[in-house]
Amino acid sequence: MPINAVLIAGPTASGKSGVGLELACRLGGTVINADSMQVYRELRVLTARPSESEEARAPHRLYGTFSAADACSVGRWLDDVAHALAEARWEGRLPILVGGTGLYFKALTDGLAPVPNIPAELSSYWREHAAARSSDALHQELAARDPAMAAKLKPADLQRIVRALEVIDATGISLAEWQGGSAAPLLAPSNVLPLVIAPERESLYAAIDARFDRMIANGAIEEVCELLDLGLDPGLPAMRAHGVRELAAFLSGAVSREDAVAKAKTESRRYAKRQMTWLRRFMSDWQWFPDAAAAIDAATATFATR
RNA sequence: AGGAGUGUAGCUCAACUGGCUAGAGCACCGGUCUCCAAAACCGGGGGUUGGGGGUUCGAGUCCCUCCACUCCUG
Repeated sequence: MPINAVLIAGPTASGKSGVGLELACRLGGTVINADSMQVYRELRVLTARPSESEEARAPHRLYGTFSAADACSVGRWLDDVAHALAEARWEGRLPILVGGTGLYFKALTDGLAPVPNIPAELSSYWREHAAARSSDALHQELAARDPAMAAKLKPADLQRIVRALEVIDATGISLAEWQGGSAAPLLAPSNVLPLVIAPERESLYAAIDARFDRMIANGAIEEVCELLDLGLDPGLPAMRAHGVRELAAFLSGAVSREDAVAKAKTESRRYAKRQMTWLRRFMSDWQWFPDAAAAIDAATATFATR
């Protein structure tokens, strides 16, 4: 079975993008984004999206394809990825998926349970309904309508409780039942070269801190300024990218620049830690590398022997 | 140099007139994860209460001493 895609995962600031670009150049590939935040057009600096000059070196797909006013999701991304994969194959290019969003990779290789789309009105109804209630009250409400899901979810897990409520309301069938259904994955595990870049913790944290300073130097504050000018709902995914909230607080004068920067770095470090937990849990059978160079060498060697 | 004050977890702070095993938030560490996932949620470790001595049944708390830092006066 020939390898028909390369997957590159790893925590933030581990050097994934560089690996993806280098392999795309060497192997004639198309870099495809698998990061939930790099899909937003308005956030290039803060999400460490490849620069224009980097994008010029090899085809890049699914970067900056969503407006910050729009909410992407695993499902929407998966639809887009299907097209990007098909296009790359049609062009005879090797798809190289790069990203830090574990759930996106999981959906890609395991498939996503075929839950029907929830009508927007219903979805927003439940979100507003939830906003006025305690999560305990909502959990009880869920227990009455969908005991199976209520049993699976912690009473404090508002986000998932709302999701379960909208699904049972819209379809009459428990989300637990929907999730029991199987969906064919876009990529079969046996046909991909799955790489994880996982630097040792201390150097990763140092890289995160240094990179955020670079983001500030490269216009992150101005980027947030422009984003804020759009007057978007602060609950939108793009508004929750690391650094947006913190830099917005600085811009409004609520906190000092140093405090804002420190807080943003902390958020990124905490995120990297959660990513590592995910990688250990779901990607333990991938090929692990301590740094970008090792991953590039190994991947290049893999293709050279074929 | 003199006077005053402050020293409790990595940080910011709690702990009634001395009295349960010195707490909390944040950080840190681990985990969960099926359409907001850079999200949401769960759990955990960590303190010789600046050092030493004393009083007391019992000291973070009172006394003595040393150290560090801050402020005031010179």
